[in-house]
Amino acid sequence: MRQAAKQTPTRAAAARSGTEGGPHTASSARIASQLRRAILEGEYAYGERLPPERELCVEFSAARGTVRAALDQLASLDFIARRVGSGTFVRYRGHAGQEDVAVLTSPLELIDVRMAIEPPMVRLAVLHANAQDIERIAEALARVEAGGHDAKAFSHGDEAFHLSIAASTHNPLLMWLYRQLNDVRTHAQWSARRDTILSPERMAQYNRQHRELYSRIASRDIDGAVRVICAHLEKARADLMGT
Amino acid sequence: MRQAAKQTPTRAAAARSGTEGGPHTASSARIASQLRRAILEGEYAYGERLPPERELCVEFSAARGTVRAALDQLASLDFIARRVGSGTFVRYRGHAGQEDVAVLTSPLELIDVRMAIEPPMVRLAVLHANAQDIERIAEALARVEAGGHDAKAFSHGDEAFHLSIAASTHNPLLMWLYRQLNDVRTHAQWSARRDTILSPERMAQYNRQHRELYSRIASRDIDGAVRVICAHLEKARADLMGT
DNA sequence: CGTGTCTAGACCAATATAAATCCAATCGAC
DNA sequence: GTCGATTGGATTTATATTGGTCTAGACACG
Repeated sequence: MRQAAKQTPTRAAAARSGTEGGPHTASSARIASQLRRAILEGEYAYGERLPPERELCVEFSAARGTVRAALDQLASLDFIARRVGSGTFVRYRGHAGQEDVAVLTSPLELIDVRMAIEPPMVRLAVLHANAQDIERIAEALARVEAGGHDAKAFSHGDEAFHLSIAASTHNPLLMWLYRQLNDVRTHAQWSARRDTILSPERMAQYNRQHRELYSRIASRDIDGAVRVICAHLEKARADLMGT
Repeated sequence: MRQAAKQTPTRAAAARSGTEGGPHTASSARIASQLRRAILEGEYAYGERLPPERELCVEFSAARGTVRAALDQLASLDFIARRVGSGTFVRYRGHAGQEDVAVLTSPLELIDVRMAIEPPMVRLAVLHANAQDIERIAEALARVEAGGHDAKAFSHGDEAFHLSIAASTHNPLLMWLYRQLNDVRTHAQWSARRDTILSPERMAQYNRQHRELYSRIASRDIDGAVRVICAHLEKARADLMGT
C-alpha cells in the first residue's frame, strides 16, 4: 500500500528546520521524490489514479500547498496528469513489459507495427490467395462500404477487411498475429479518439484505398498492392498525427 | 435505498484495478473492468443476456448512470450490444483456434512471418536504439557466441539476441509480438529438427551474421542492417528446406 | 527587514455519482 | 391484437469529490 509514505511529525518539523541530513531539504522536494520513486517502482501503475491531494496531505503530514508543489514538479516532468474533478493520473509508462500490451501501446506505435507487418502480408496474400479468398475479401470490402458513415461500423468492417487479407496468406501464425493486433486496436484507449479521427470524408478516402487494394490483389499485382497498402497506412498515420 | 454505500474505501481499490478503460473515471472504470473480465472469462457467454442495468446497480452498489457509463465503455468496444426492451447482450466472441497456433504453424510459415517482421523491426531498432540498447545487444551477442556448439544453448541465445533487437525499438507492441513468435519457436515440435539443422558449421555462420548485424546496428547503418537480417533469414530458410 | 517556504484554511469550477422521472421499444400473457 | 410489465435511453436535479486558486499567518534564514 501507500503506507510507506507515513511520516512522523517530528521528521516533518526536522525537514522544516533544515537540520536533517542534507541542507535545504525542502519538504515539497522530499514529497516529490517519494512519489516519483513510488511511481517508478510501480506502486502506482500507468493510468492509475493516485490519491486525492487532500489524502496525500495527511499521508505526508503536509499542507495541501506543499503537496501541490510536489505534484507540480512531477507534472512538469510529465510523470502525472491532473484533471479537475477527476483526479491525478500516472502518465509514466513503466518499461516493465509484463503489463497488458494494449495499455502500453500508443496508436502511433500500433501504426509502426502495422507498417512493418502489412506490406509483406499483402505480398504473401497475393501470392497465396485462391479464388475463394478473393471472394471473401470482396465480401468484407462490401460490408465495410455498406457501413456508411458510422465510425464504429467502419472500424469493425476495416478490421474484418484487413483480417480477410491476412487469412488469404493461409499462414496460421500470421493470421493469429494479426488478430492479436486487432485486439490491441479494439482496446479501450482509442475508442475516444476514433470518432474524432474517422470523419466521413476520411472514411470515404479509406474506402477508396480499400477498393484499390482489393483490385490490385484480385489482379495479382504484387507491387501495386504493396504500394497501396503502404499509402493506406501512411495516410492513417498522418490522420492520427494531424488530429 | 442503501445509504450505507459510502464509497470511500471502495474507491482506493477501484483506482488500482480500474486501469482498463483508460484514465477516465474511478468507479465506472472499475465496474467496466469487472464486467469485461467476466465476459472474457466466459462468465457471460456469447449471445447471453447480462442482468438488467437496474440489477447491476444493486450488484455494484452504484447508481444507474454509473453502471451505464461502464456499459457505454464496453459497448464502444463492441463487447456488448444493447437492445431497448430486450436487454444487454454479449457480443464478444472468444477467439477460436487461438490456443495452439504453435502446432498449426510449420517452420517455413514461421520463417515467412519472421521475414515479414524482422527487417522493419531492425530498421526501427537502428532508428530508436540508444547506447544502452546497443550495449544490451552486444551482451546478448557475447552470450550466444559463448554458447559454443550446443544447439540448445545456441537456440536460446539466438532468441535473446533477436529479442534484444526487438527491445531496442522501444515499441512495446513489437516486443510483445516478437516474444509471441519466440514462444512458437520454442514449441516442442521443433526441438527435434533443431539438432539436425543446427550443425556446428551453420551455427558458426549464423554467429558471423549476428556479429555483422550488430556492427551495422551499432554504426547506425540502416540499409546494411536490413540487408544482413534479410540474408540471415534467407539462409535460415534455405537451411530449413535443404534438410 | 525582506524573502522564501510551509501551514491552514476558504472558495471556485469541473467532474463524477446519485436518485428520480419519463419515454420508447420489446416481450409475454391473455 | 391488447395490455401490462420489463428493458434500455435520456433527462433532470442534487450531492460529493477533486483539482485550481487565493488569502492570511507562522517560521527560518540571510
